Amino acid sequence: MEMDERKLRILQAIIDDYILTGVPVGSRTISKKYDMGLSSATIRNEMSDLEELGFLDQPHVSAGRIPSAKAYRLYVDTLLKTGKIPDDSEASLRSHFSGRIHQMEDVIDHAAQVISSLTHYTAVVLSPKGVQPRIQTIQLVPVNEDTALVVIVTDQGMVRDSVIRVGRQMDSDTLYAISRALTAELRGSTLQEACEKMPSIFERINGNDRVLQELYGFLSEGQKTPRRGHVAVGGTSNMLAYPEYSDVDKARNFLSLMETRDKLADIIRGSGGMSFTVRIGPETGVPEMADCSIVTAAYSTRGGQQGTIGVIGPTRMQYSRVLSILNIIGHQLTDMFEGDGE
Amino acid sequence: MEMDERKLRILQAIIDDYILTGVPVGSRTISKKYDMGLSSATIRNEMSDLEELGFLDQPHVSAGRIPSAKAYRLYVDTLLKTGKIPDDSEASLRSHFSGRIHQMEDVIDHAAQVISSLTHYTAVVLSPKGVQPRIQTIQLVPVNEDTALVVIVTDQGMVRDSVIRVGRQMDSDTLYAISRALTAELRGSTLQEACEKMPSIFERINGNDRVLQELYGFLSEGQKTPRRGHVAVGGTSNMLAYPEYSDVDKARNFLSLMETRDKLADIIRGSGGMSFTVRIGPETGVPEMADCSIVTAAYSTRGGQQGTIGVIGPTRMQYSRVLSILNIIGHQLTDMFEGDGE
DNA sequence: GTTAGCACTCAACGACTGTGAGTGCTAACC
DNA sequence: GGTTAGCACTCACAGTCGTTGAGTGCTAAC
Repeated sequence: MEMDERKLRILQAIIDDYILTGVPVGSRTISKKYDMGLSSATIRNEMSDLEELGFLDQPHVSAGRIPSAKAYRLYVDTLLKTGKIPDDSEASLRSHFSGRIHQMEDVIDHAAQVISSLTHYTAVVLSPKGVQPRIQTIQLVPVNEDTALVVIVTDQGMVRDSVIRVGRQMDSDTLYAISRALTAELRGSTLQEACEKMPSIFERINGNDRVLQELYGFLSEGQKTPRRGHVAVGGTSNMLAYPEYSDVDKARNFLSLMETRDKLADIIRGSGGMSFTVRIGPETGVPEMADCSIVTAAYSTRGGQQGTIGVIGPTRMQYSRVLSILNIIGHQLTDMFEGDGE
Repeated sequence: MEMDERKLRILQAIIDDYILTGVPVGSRTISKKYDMGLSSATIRNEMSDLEELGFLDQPHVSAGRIPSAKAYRLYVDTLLKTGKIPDDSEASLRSHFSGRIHQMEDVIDHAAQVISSLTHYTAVVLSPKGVQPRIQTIQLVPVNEDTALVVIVTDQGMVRDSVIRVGRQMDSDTLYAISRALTAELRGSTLQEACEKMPSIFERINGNDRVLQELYGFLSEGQKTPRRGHVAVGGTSNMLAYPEYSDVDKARNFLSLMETRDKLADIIRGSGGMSFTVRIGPETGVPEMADCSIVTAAYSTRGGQQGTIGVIGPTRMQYSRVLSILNIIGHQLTDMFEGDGE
């Protein structure tokens, strides 16, 4: 049996209806609501074929059909292939990021909020990860008598900071002198390289050992645990609005997965560097998400590294809308981060 | 009718049992499980009295009794009055915070995780809020050609940072010179005062207007929106484990409340500066939390300001355990933040 | 190839019933 | 007078059973 134009149209109608309502759709519904000029009986025959082809499932014999993962896959693929990611409410979206230059983390948090509130699904935004950042400036800022703040600015505009002990009292000029020296020595190094260079620096600039040791500790720690970057999640409670999650146990599993940021980041990031990814149901590879879909898009920053924005929703997700929103937000983030300052 | 010793003991038993099981408790259960040397009939009479006194409710005539908010209140008050907050697993708790000096936000996030995983309820930790912080150091760190990072260290060890544009190119020495001048001028000022002083500084150190203007913008913004501090939440999904929240609608309301950090912070903070607060059911003042209880404890930092840690759970919360845990963690946080560097 | 008609299936819903946990009351007991 | 055994009563809960209606598959006619 072959897939023909008409079958495709019917399948499309079924998917649309199911996405909208979430209940199995019957032949009469299709013949009435989506005037195809065909009677329910004909639709029925076609639906029977589509089921045989693996595009439709039947929860039980006297219920309508629901689209299978394979059907969604087809649906999404045509959506992606034709590149016709609609520009829905683009205008209304443009304004979401404005105002002053923000810190990356704030922007990411905000983006998760915006996406989740626009889609009514759960949104996840990952900070960029990619090539090893290179040190540009190291600066020690006095905090109180015996502690200082280390601020490391990298070429990706990323900032790491931590408080260290400086042992005996040190005035800000001394700290600045050390900062200058360190910056001169370490500019252009990755964190790892910086760690390796430290011993030789120890020898040259002796005397301030305590500071350097603390700094060494900080560097090697930061290098060992390549902090997974920031993971912002928004709208987790949105998922509970869908009947798919009216089972409290399922909901709890889902939510506790959302709480373990590390795992979540892995799942979302799992999708290579492609600009768009859609994983449907089992394709997610996560048992807890057997009936979820994950849509991700990439954005990039000055340093050429990629971050990820993603939406998690039920398999019957409004793919076209979600793709459109991710597309726009992704571009906006890219504009922001590639543009200039931070 | 008066409350006597025996009634109290029975009430205690009922509360204990209900906290444990979550189902209405009957007279036979009490007479058997908690050997009081009384028959179920006697217990029944006493329970009837306790109901009349307002300590027990009966969901329906042929069900057991459940403790009223008034009962919990009594229970908690005696718990607090006798000061016998048990030191359960203190030893196992001591180790949760260790290692290097951390940034305050990390500690707070961590604390929320620890508390929620120990209690199996939802934990909320608020960063300290109190007297206006006073500026101690201002430092500008070069990021790239035309942007710089402003780092402001306050007397509370708190750090605010933001990226600003510096207009034309500036080398790090110039920036350091400006930093020094600014620090000299503004040390000891609150953010608000700093804003007010800016115009006069404008006049004195002319020429670098772009930097100062940006800085002014940053300061006045930071002062207008006294950023609510950090709010860490842990274990939101824990709540779904309790039958009280098997209703998905209720669960969704609860979760979306947990997501609006501002509101949440207000609710948790609502409880003045007392060292312990227990608000039961309606006492929370939040309709969505009619059948939740909120337990909070305070911790303090060097600057003398208070932060709050809190646990949100069902009214039948294991109060004594929760109080004990909050007590210990609160002390640990205080030790950490009062101790020394950040 | 399309459609009308019909028999059939089966989840969902509501009415009904039996069961058991739990109560309140009364009368006997110490 | 307080305590207890006994008993009638209540009522949520769970299971059973018929009804309903949406939806299907098949067949025969168009």
